[in-house]
Amino acid sequence: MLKATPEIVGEKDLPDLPNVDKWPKVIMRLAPFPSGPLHIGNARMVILNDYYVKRYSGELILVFDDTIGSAEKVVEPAAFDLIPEGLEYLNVKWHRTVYKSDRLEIFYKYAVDLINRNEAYVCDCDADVWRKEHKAKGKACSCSLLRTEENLARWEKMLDGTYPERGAAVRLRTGMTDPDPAMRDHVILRISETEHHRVGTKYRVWPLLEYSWGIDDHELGVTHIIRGKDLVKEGKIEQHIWNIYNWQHPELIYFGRLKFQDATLSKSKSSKEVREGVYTGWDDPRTWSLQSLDKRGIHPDAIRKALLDLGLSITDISMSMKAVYAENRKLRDADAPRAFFVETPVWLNLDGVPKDIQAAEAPVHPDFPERGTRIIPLSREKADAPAKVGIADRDYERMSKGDLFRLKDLANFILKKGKKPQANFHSADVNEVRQVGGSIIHWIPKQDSVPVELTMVDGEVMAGLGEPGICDIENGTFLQFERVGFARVFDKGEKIRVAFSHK
RNA sequence: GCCCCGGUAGUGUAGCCCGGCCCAGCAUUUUGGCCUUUCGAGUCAACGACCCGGGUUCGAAUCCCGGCCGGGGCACCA
Repeated sequence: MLKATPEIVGEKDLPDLPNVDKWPKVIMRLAPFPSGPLHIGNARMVILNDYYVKRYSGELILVFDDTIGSAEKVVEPAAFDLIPEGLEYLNVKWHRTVYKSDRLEIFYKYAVDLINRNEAYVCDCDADVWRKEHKAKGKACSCSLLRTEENLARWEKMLDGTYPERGAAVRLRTGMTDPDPAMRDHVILRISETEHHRVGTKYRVWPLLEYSWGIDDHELGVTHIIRGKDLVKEGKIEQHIWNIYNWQHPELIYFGRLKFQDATLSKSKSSKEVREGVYTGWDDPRTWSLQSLDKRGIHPDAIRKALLDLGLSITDISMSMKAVYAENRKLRDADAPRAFFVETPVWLNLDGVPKDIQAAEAPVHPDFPERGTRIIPLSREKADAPAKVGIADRDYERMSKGDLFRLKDLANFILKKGKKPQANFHSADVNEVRQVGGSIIHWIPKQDSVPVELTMVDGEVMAGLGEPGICDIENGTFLQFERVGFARVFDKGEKIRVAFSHK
């Protein structure tokens, strides 16, 4: 795994956190729903929270928001390992880990208290009826008139199984006359008999997100909450709860939705494709998971920088992965050794190559000659046979018969487009090609080149050949295939397998 | 139907709260030059924006009103 260097990401012009002085210490939390690994879209929430915690030397709590969910929102057990793995990759430091599913007793305790305070009631109305007849019209249902003892009795029936699923739910009295229908006596606890991956069937009453956080943000001592604006209604309900108990309000900060023009983020789709084996795993580039970005050699600081550059605005954002790639190039280009890779080679017989040109000597990195050179041998099948090299079919088709071109770091040739692709030696000096503006293209020798599989961002695997020297490259190396793009080696078996990163 | 929020160049962002230093800064993208034995890096340059209409004011991207456009919420999901 790549190591992040926090020093690189300097103080960005992000605003100060509000009311920091009103709290003894900044405490923030990360609350992913464990439905899969974190992806680039989730990374914004993570990085923003981590950034501020570090800026104020605060504390960060990782809270797995693993309540029972719904048919559509299902917990993926692997996420409990994949999420921390992603956080480590991003160099996020968290100080403790909490599972919502360990805290049901707390939510029950407050539920009883809220009922006793007449701030909540148990409603047994049909959900659809309630929505149409009560929520939409702003008219309270008869359950809301129940006496406390009655509500407590109903609450017990929720716990003991008398009520079936959807048979009853606890509603918070946020007010039926609120002009915003979304705010009218929202359900805060409901029954679910779905088996939970951690606590099994121990509980049948589960809290909803807004309620569990209304309690837990206080119980965990959270001071600042930075989250997506899809949760503003939930924030209002939390505030309602904080007011009931007269708790100091944590500061709520919302940011807008983030979309990528060039990446489709769908955890449920990824989940399905991974399960069915369509994707190679949770590090398949199409998942856009942090694991997949790591595999492609994206430096965590490139993600950090690009995401922090978005600021903290509540406006929706449509950005491009190009921003991440640009940062990555800055961070990693200097360390990326160069190599030749040709995808679907057109084999060229080289005619008239002088005896003294037996190999090309190319720099490992053009900006750092001190790093030495790569030798690319021009070996032949037989001593008197012509040398044979492969060039990209794109290059071959782009050039015309008679064109002067250069096989990079080797020599200049004139292209012959006969029955068999051929090129005749012209000269050795690069200036000959420069003067006429000829192409300088990459190539691989027929002999000794190494099979390479390059996995593209869309999952397509391109089979090709790499220059002989790459068999010595270490697994994990982030390199640049000249004129193709940056990529990272992730497997060295019979073939060298490489994940494409970006141009 | 009801409620909330937002709208600065292709993209993102700074400025907006506390009007003048903004004929709007920065990054990225794109284009062109230079450089370079890569379509990478470097370097120089260019293109490119305050949603619209009123109002307040000596002066508005910044304040007020209206409109338009966009996003979100109204789940016994998170």
